[in-house]
Amino acid sequence: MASGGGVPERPTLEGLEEKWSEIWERQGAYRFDREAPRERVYAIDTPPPTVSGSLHVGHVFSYTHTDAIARYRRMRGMQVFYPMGWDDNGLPTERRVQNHFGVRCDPLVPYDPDFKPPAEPSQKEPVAVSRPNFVELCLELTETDEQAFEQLWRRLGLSVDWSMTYTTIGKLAQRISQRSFLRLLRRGEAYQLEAPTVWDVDFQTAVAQAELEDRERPGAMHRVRFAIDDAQAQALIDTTRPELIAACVALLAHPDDERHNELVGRQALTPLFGTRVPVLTHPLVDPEKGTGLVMVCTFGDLTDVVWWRELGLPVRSVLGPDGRLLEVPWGTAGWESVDVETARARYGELQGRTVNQARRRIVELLQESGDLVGEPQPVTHAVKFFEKGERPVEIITSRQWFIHTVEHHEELIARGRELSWHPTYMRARFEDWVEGLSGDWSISRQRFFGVPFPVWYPLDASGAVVYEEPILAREEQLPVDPSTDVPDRYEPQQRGRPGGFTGDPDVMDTWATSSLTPQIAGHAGEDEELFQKVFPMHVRPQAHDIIRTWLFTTILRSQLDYDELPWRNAAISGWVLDPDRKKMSKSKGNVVTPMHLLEEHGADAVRYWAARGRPGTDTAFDPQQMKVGRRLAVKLLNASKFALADLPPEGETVTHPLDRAMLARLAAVVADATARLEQYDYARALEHTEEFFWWYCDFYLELVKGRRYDTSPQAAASVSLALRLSLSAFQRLFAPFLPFVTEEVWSWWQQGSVHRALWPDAAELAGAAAGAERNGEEMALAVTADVLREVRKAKSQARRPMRAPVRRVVVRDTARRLQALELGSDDLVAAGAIELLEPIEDEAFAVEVELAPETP
RNA sequence: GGGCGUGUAGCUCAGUUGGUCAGAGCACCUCGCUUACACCGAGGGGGUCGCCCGUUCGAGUCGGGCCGCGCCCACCA
Repeated sequence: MASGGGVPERPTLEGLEEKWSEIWERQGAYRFDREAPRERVYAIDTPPPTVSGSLHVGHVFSYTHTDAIARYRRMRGMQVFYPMGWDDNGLPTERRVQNHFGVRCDPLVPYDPDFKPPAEPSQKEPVAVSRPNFVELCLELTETDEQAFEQLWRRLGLSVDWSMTYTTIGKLAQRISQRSFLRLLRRGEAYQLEAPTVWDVDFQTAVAQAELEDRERPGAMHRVRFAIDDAQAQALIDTTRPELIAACVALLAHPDDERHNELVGRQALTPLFGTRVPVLTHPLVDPEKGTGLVMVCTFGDLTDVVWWRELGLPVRSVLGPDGRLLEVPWGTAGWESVDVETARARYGELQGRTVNQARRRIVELLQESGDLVGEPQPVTHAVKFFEKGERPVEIITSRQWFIHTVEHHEELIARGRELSWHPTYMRARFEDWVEGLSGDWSISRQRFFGVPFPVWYPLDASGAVVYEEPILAREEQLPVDPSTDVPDRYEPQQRGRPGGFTGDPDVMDTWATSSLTPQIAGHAGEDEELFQKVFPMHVRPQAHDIIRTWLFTTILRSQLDYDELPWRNAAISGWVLDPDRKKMSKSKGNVVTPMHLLEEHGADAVRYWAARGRPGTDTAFDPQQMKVGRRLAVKLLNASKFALADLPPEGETVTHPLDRAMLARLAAVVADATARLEQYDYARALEHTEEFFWWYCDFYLELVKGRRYDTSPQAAASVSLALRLSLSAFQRLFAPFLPFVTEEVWSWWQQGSVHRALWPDAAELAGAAAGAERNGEEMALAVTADVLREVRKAKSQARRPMRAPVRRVVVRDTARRLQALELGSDDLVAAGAIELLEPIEDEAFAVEVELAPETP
């Protein structure tokens, strides 16, 4: 490594980032050596950030934590496998591409090799493009973003091996995703099913349970009258979704609710449409809600699905994938009515309308028919949304691929307990989520920019799709895109023809690929030698909000494919919060971009702020802390300069009591920091190191100044050695947190990179100070510092400079402490400019300071 | 409604097994250009440790109950 060639006259932080990033890159400072044995490998399952615009402060925060861990492990002599992935597939990219280029994907449009996006993108009237053209635009945009991301990470000083990047849309990720899927399918762990599925009507795709969130929305409760047995009696139900009355398949009461005994077992007639539906019971009905009677529709919510399944009810679907009411065949099987013509006419008023439009209209119809009791009552209720969506999700029956999860509950809980969680309480979030899972994982998405299912289906003589006999791709073919690739034994022109084939049109859920990051980064099935070295990995760093998605699905896939944990540790980071304790919002994050922060405060300073954030704990965004970090970096520069510039020759051993005591304390700090880092508690490692470092500068360096500048070699021998030992340790202790400034000061006097140097050894330092406790040397340092503090106080209160001479200092203290003070008195009188030090034995510590008169 | 976490000086936070634990930094005030550092140093003011019970000789520190905040979950009637 290049040597800085001695201590500069005026050390500065300016330019260190450019200088050292460039050198690190040239020297391959962070290159992973795959020849290392497995025992010396430390593998990190780096989170691939979503490439959908820009990184924000939260990324800087959590990636810094991981980098501190990576640097620590490297200094422990490990070969750190630290790749970087870009999560570029999926909806965020699609949405960004649509907005950026003013296009929308239409799978029916043919590919145009000469396509150019519109010069003036219009989001109101997007240009329809083919799926291959759309994918090309996605790849173009993500490539640009990924370069910008890499620049930021390098500027932040992440010690990533940049020769090992991957993208979740790349060929490697596609092969691994498809191969895993095919194997799951063969083992029966993946299956296809036509079933009610949670559906986003804007994106027009199925979404998984994990991608849902509740949002409070205003709504209205409508009390609706159902006639019983052709108007002999009536039933009243409350509903927020009257537009689904045509989809009603039953009314339900709780089995113990005697109020409805008369009705149970009879038939009710839906208002407006006159369809007969049974009145049944189910224990899930809450007698406290509404009238105690509930309308079951196919499907208004997830509970409807439970009732429908458990009671064997028929399906009457009225909602289409676009969120509008479908055309339905009144008068045919399943759509019977006591008055078909009226039903058809009234439904005609709703057909084609969106849910909200239909709801407004049906309320009017119910009012006209007299089936609405009273006025709709406004309510606020939690409604399920796709986390990226803008309208509530619906439940639509469709054909989807699933992966078994429910039947693996117990194995997954057991794996969660094998994993070391940092902090430990995060395990509860995992277990809560697993316990609460109600269905298998739906992995199909009706989208475009994702990993396709490597599956085709034969078409029968009538051209109907034979889903029961999927044609699977061979593993050697992967990755395949069934929309353009042709299965074995078929010709391209047979696509879509009777007796021919068709490709599975769907792509995999983004988590279905992200759940394989250890396999992708480790090249599972492609470079088995590498994979065996790195898998299972050592740590998964990630934030707490995606335990239910990324962490959970990764454990699931590893369990299914390898029957073991994908990693040993989970290091969970918190979020960055606004000063008002809300999650840092996108808009604010864009105002304060990470690059601006780095430019204003410097990478080490920003990293300092991040590293002070406790594992798992949300942390306030605080530029003030970055200023503190910058001060620390400057202090390290200056302290290193003091300790190293023109230092007199060092002795063989550290002999002075205060030097030895300082090293003993340092040894304890090293031991503490090491233990903390072993437990992934980078924050306390930094805090304790920093705390001691400031003490070291304020007291130790001041105390030994006299000896350090002493012209006699004997006087300086001990302190020279102690300064070198301590500075060397400090520089390495701070290296995981402040990589740039530590590399700079290290280069002044050492060979090679500090980031490849071995982590300081507490035992070695303790050895150099052996017996410091027993000999009273540690007490000497404590008492000396106590007295120095009193002397400074006296000078400060007398408004005198710190170098002002002191005529006499009387120290009252116990015999033991006074004895110890004697060991450090030479440094004390020098540092305090004390003429006479007078110890007096006493029970309590007290100091009298008599300053020399001020000389004009 | 359930789970987890959190509530300590104006701000950001330390306080490991209950007894110098009432702290640090920032901010504020005062002083000092001392040969590592003025991107500095020295000193100072400032808190009934969310609230209420309890255990204990003694509780930010343990137990119970409230309240606030955050995240996750829950059957949208």
